[in-house]
Amino acid sequence: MADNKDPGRLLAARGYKLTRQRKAILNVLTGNGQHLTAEEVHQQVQSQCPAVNLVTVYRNLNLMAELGVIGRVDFGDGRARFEARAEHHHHLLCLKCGRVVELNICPLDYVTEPVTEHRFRVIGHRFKVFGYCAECKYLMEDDTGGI
Amino acid sequence: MADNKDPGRLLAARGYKLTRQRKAILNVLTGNGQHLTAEEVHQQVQSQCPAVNLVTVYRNLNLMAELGVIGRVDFGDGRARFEARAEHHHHLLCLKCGRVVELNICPLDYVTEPVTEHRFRVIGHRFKVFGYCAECKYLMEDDTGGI
DNA sequence: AGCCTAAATGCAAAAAACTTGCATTTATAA
DNA sequence: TTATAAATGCAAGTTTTTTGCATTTAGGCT
Repeated sequence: MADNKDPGRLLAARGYKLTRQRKAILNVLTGNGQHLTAEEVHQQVQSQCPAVNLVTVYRNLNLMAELGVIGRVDFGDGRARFEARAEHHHHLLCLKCGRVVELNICPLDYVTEPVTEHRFRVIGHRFKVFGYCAECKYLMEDDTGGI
Repeated sequence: MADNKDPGRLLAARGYKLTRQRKAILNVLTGNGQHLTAEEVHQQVQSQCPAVNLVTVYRNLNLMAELGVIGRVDFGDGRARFEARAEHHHHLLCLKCGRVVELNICPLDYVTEPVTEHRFRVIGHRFKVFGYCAECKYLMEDDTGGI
């Protein structure tokens, strides 16, 4: 469970203290949820580590995201979400049930030419697709869908 | 200058009033800037229409974006940006000088298979690339760049 | 095992971006 | 010109995230 790539180890290896709070936050992210807001992490952390402050949750999520120990995602709803998986990947979101699917393909690979044409040095990119998952689209079959 | 696709006409055609404030906001977006925050629109509007309230700017930007008369963009910095161009497109951003280039290709076209494999009904998507533009990357030649 | 110190936490308060309620003003159409 | 629904302005409220500062604590050292 605590292999060499365990986020906790990664933190410790960089000289950060492995506090009760940090362990609990990492447990929540790796164990349970997939893409949680700071608020959600805070709530879920409470059950295993009673009185952790929301500010501490924010500070640690930010720290770990900067260190690349966890991933930060923006679903465009005005709050940041965090996930255990830190490697580069993209998301497919269901607008109805909130389901999130991780995409393993990367669109940048297919559009490098049009991008390099502008002589940019590419540092990063974001891609997300939203729609209705198999189940939700079934339940909404008569709906035309818009956009 | 005021053709049939003029945003003002589009508003009027839908029964919205063409107020002094709305005209000024549209002028700012179509004329001057490319991708402005509400705050920036507000500032620029002041020069041609003295005391427009920031709230009015927000309300109108939201309205027009919903009507599809202007476009709303999210560059991931925690504030919405607005642009005159409403048709679907993507962006290339310079992390140093803030330059924005409009991309005319759409990556979704190249990754439909991996996406439909998950049996989603796709409604929309977002793609943005960030890096350093030709000028900025030249100025930073000795910098390795990170990420 | 106990101590030391920098690092981490908690609390309260602030910042930033955006929204809402309500009274007043105004664009449009009769 | 007037009536009226829509739009605006103002003040106050939300929501999410950050900051300052006093207190606590993890982890190294003895």
